[in-house]
Amino acid sequence: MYTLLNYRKSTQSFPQSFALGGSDQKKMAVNFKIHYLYILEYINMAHAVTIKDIAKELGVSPSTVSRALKDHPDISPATKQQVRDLVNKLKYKPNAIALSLRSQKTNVISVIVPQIVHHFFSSVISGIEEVAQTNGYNVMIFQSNEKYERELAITQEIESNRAEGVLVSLSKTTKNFQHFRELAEKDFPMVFFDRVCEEIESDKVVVDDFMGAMNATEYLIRTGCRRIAHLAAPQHLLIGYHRKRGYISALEKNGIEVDDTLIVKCDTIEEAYEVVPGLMALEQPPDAILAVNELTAAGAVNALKKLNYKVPAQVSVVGFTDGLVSTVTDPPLTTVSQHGFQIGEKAAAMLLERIRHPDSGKKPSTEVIKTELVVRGTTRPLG
Amino acid sequence: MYTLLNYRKSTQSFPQSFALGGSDQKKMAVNFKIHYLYILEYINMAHAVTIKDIAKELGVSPSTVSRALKDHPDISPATKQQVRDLVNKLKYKPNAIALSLRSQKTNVISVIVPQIVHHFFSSVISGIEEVAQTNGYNVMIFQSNEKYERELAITQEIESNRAEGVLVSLSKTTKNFQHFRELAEKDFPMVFFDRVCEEIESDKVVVDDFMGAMNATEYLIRTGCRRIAHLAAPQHLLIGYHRKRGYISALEKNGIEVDDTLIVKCDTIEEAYEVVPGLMALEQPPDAILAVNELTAAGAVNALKKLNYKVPAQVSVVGFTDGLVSTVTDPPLTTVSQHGFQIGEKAAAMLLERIRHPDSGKKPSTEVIKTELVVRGTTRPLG
DNA sequence: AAAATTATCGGAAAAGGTTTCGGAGATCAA
DNA sequence: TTGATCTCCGAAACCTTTTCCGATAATTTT
Repeated sequence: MYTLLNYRKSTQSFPQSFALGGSDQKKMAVNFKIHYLYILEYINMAHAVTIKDIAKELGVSPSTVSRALKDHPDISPATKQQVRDLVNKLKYKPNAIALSLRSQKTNVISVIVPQIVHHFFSSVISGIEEVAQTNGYNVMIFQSNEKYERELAITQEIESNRAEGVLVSLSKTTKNFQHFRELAEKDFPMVFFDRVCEEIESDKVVVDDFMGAMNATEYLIRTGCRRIAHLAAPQHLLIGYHRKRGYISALEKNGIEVDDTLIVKCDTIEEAYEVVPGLMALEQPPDAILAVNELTAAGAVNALKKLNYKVPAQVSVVGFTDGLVSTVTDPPLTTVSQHGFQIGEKAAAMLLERIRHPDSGKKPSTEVIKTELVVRGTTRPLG
Repeated sequence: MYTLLNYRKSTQSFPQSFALGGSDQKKMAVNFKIHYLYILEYINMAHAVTIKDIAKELGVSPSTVSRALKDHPDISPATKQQVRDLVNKLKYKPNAIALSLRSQKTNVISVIVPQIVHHFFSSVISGIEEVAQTNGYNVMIFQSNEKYERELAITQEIESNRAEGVLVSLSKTTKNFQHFRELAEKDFPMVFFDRVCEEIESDKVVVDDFMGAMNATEYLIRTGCRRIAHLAAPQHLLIGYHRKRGYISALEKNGIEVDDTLIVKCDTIEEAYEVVPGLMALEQPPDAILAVNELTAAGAVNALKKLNYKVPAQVSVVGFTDGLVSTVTDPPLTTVSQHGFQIGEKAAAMLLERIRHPDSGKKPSTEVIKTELVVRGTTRPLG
């Protein structure tokens, strides 16, 4: 590639320095043309057309081309037209890299999620992408795969890439937040969503997990359930903590004793298959299960059916995360909807606000997105 | 921000040009110090630390710092250590934008998908991200939202951003392929996956939809089904076309007449709820359904159960796309697994190959990823 | 006719990092 | 003392675009 570009330069000066006499002249000229064309074609592949190419071709300076494209009044209408024509012909596309270096703006925001392959996270990303797109920003996606080391490397990468801001949902294994603290200290625009970091003062968008769990639990109580089990997420994750707190609050508010044997750490479908039979084998088995996510809830339903329990007649089930799964189970799951798309929209909007007004002096705020209990078939009808 | 940076320059030359006499001197010096510190602090926020800052602080040139960081033999160990120490202290991160402009390499590949919020596509993205990451590339995601106009704009954006390659799955509404043809003519590294473009010579990764559908249909036949319905995708999409062809081939191979009333365009869960009752009301209702995706299959199962058909005793169901949904339905769905992650891996690997060897002269190839019939509960056991 | 204005364009600098070329100084042998 | 060699480092080029500051010629005003 490089040699060919050099070659081009020397080839361009040929017309002046080259001369042939006699009968060979015509033949050589023909060879030349073919050769030259071939090289030009080759260059097109390696080297995207720049403003300089346009300028050289038109015999004007790069600055003139730039101004012509910006419709600057200093440029004559004739020149503008020439530039526009050649730009269309050569399909010139402005070099965003050069623009970024010049303007110190990349128009990129980055997103760190644990896994894309989760309906909730892909919904959030979808919401982010939507808002970013309409505001002229591009989105760079990074997966931590729930690994702290990966998350650390990603933050370095994001700084290197000079993204203008970052949206983060924490990995499960992250217990040291120094990498994010450094960003925060530099006033790097940053918004946490869903799995947020409590120790860092920053904008956050969270699901109202407490109210979500409380409402769901109260709904179960109102449908007559009294021994409600909770399949909980790890408690070092805020969402796990808040959901459990909401669950307990609902019980206490309604004068139901909290029974620790009914609260089990269980947040995957496999764990559900293991844990649920144990719960049902208790002396006083539960008559309802509040699961911390959709898959776990679906697993619980299936496990119950395998144990010949009727859902919801004998045992009700409620899950978090309203995704595709909830609609297709039998019976369809009653779930706490988290409005992933909306979370993404909100988080992106907050980030853009920070990017646009870095000196606003506004205190970091935490936006709480209301949950919604979507009642389907795994809970009994009210009264 | 800008004014402050300018201000800094003028402030820096103060020590030489500034002189005060008499009693004012001390007071002014104090004021100055405070002023200066304040500005420096301010700059830290706006301006990321560059190689120049390190150089200035150490009293060496930027090139020395660069070489020290690259462990160049020309730099003394003492200088190297000094540089490393200050780099860690000031948390210098190389400016990827400047590097890209200089090296003409962005280390970015772009992905265009119709929607992220589809298990299949997010799996593919996950596979792409994995391969890209281990090869030092970052991934930029774009959603066409099944809109041609969006897809067109995205290709422009990708060219502007100087991504080194692009992975594409076509939008449903795209019928003009000029934007991709332009890229292909420039030899811009490009790999289509899943929803590929037949008219363009380019690397492709496709699911073996024909064999997938044929194998699934044959499996149904071997379990004793004879009237097999097909819920099909639109036929202008290759996947829809191939799956239907595979389905028909299996029937013909086994001497079963193709009945057009059993082939219905239906590729969403809502349509399944509408279409299935109609099929079952036929004079000769089907004893099996081959659905074009997972959700449609799940919808068919639910619709059948509502009509009091036993699945799979009376009607078998097979779906495409092996996602989360398949595992949680009751009974769990027998599906044709498409190995989304693997498709992503393969497509990304092919793209990187093209990026690394642009002049290999290798003809575009089409990689076919085998499907796999994952037998679960919605089909009867084999003989 | 001289002066001022306008129209149109070019040159250079700047953004940040890498690389190449070469220069300055020290050391050592002839 | 001269020349050669080695160590260490600086200056400048390069990538692309935009903007500021001139520069030239043509036109208008006085």
